[in-house]
Amino acid sequence: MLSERQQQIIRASIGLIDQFGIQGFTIKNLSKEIGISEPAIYRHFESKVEILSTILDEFKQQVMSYHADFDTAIAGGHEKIGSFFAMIFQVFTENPTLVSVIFAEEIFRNEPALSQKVVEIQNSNEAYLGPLIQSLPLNEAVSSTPVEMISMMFLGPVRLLTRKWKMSQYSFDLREEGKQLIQTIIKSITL
Amino acid sequence: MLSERQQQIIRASIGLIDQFGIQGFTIKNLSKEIGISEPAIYRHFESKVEILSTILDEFKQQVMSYHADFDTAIAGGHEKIGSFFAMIFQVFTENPTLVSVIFAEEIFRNEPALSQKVVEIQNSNEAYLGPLIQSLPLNEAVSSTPVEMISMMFLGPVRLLTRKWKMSQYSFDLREEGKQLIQTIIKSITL
Amino acid sequence: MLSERQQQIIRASIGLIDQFGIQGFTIKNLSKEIGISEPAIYRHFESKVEILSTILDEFKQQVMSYHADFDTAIAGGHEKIGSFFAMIFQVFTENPTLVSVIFAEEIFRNEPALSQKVVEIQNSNEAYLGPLIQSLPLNEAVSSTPVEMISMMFLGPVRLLTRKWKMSQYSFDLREEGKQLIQTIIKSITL
Amino acid sequence: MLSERQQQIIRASIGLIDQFGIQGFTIKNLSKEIGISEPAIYRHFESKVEILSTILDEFKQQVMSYHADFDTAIAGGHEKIGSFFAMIFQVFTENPTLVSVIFAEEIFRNEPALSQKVVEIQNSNEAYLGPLIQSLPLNEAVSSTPVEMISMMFLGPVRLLTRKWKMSQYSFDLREEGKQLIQTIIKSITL
DNA sequence: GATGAATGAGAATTCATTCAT
DNA sequence: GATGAATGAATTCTCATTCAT
Repeated sequence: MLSERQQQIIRASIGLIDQFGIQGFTIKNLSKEIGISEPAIYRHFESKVEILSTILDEFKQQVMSYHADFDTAIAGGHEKIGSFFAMIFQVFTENPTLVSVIFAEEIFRNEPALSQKVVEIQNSNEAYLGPLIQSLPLNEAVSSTPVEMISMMFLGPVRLLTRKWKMSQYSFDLREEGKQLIQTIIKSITL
Repeated sequence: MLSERQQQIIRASIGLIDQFGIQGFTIKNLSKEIGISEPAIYRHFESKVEILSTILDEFKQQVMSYHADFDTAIAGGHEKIGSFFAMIFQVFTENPTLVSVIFAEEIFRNEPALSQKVVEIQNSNEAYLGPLIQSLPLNEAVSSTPVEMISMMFLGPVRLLTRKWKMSQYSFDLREEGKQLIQTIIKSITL
Repeated sequence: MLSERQQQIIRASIGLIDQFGIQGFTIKNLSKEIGISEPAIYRHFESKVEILSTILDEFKQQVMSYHADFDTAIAGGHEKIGSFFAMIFQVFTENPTLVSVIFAEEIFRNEPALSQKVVEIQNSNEAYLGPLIQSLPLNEAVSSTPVEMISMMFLGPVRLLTRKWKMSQYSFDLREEGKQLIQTIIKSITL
Repeated sequence: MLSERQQQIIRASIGLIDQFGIQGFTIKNLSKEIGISEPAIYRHFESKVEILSTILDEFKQQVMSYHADFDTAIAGGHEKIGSFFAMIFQVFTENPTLVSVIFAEEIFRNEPALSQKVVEIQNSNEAYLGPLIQSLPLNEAVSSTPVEMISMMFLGPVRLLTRKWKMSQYSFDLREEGKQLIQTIIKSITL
């Protein structure tokens, strides 16, 4: 779907945002990074917003394909939730630059078309996580807690851990620490 | 310490960031908001960075004064941790615009002087939370879990809940839901 | 109403359009002409469109004030129509650069707000000319001709003559030739 | 002379200018309109200026062929002038988009090669019209008026009427109204 | 004939900041 | 304290055109 050059632009854009934030994601920097002129970018994407939009689309598709894989692949609720987050930590480990983009809602604030997509991705994730949580044998601590709140009890710490990993410049194994985190959370809310 | 005008500038800046993000926080918008000319801003702050710096300083001081209050005021570990977060939710409820600023690390990325301060505040919070957690009668689910990870299990969901509250346009009582969240977390990790 | 600088910008803009057409009317050329930087223009006008809009407004006001003057000043229909066009030729002679702008509807095509104003000015002129024509003792050649068509019989040649004058680089006296033109037209349609 | 593709390009160019003005006449828009790539345009015309030049050439040739036709075809001065303008209104009715281009000298201002051609066409028209006028039995109102001025008394209103027709979105029959206009003018200047 | 990729030049506009008053 | 005027640097994007294929 995306041409070689488009992929390169997407990669460079993510890298730029990762390193310098939105403010550093300018067409000038992007073209310099890739080694072409500024107008050349516009041969491949209509606008800066379209680049960001494509980044989100790609991520969304990736997330959804993961969800589909899990639905068919794994059975037991307990292990499923573990695998789900293992997958997430794996994705981040493989694409560390993506983290800055995915967690930086700030980037997408001004363009409704973009913030819309961010919301969609989050909803999709939560919609997937809900049933997984409900299939767990919850203990009395959380038995009367709404599912969305339990979702937050997973997603919140995941986010923080990932951010810490990033800010420490990947000084630890996110998959390892992430696994422990998830196990701890599961243990603390199940019988 | 801060003059009347300086406080007004700080308030307006926070409001601007809250509404339009960093990209909307320009000297022009700021001066328009306050009703003075652009150069007038520079009578009160040396630069835009100094405004942001002052916002963080103010917040830091507020947080620290709260910490100090708690140290002397309340005794029991269990209740202390509840009160601590009650205080946090109270602060957010009273200053809803502050949320956008505090949680948007993006804003402070480019200026080392600023990102440094963000880290300090976070460290301060964690340093405070650590002992509080350790004073809890932790159950076996988390007994061998590092304190920092348990910190994340508190701070992560808190963040998510606050963000949800903001994005829902304050459609629910953050203090109420926050209290339930914290109670649930405490219950799930204590005996 | 307009500041010294604003008037200077208006004058320079008209001059630029006169000399090089719309395509030559760029902020860069304008700022160069005036001797200030490009952003400086924006201290005095919000946008390029606003400059054009102001030009039209100024012209409209001028036209309307002339109309008002005539309504009260002069009596007889025959002389009135002569004086009306004498005034028009006088205005052009005094502001030769204005001609290019006023007759170049092309300039205002893309901005509805501007083309709207052009139409208004034209309507205003025609509305004024109508009664003047009807007060003439028309001969049988035009007695059953709609007023708007007779208006065209005045305005059309006026336009062409003015354009010829401009393109000949003002090589003749527009007021003199214009007077003859109008007299000829009047003679040919009155008893 | 012109290939199929070239004619298509000419037609599309005229259409573009008609709809969006010169500013809308870009190679990008043109190629989009035709459905080929931008560089493909350059297979058929050396440059944008050459396209405009060709448009003018085509029109000039058409005008001249009409002149030639008339010279041989029709005899009487009175009817000849009527037929001449009938032909003009017919051409416009058949090619309404052409009007915008022909009357928009603005388009050709910057390129001397083009503005030269516009002048030539106009001269040609006037050269043709002159003898026609002189063959009329002029009345005393215009008997001492230079021919060029009488030309203007024809061409000026014609232009205005055509423009009105265009702006009214062709809401009336230009040939019909045009005929009346010309008859009125002839009547008012002949015995 | 046609295209995908690219580009130098330039467009309008914004930004943080300065300076004289 | 405040302002009007100004600016260098930068921003996104457009334009006509070229070139290798």
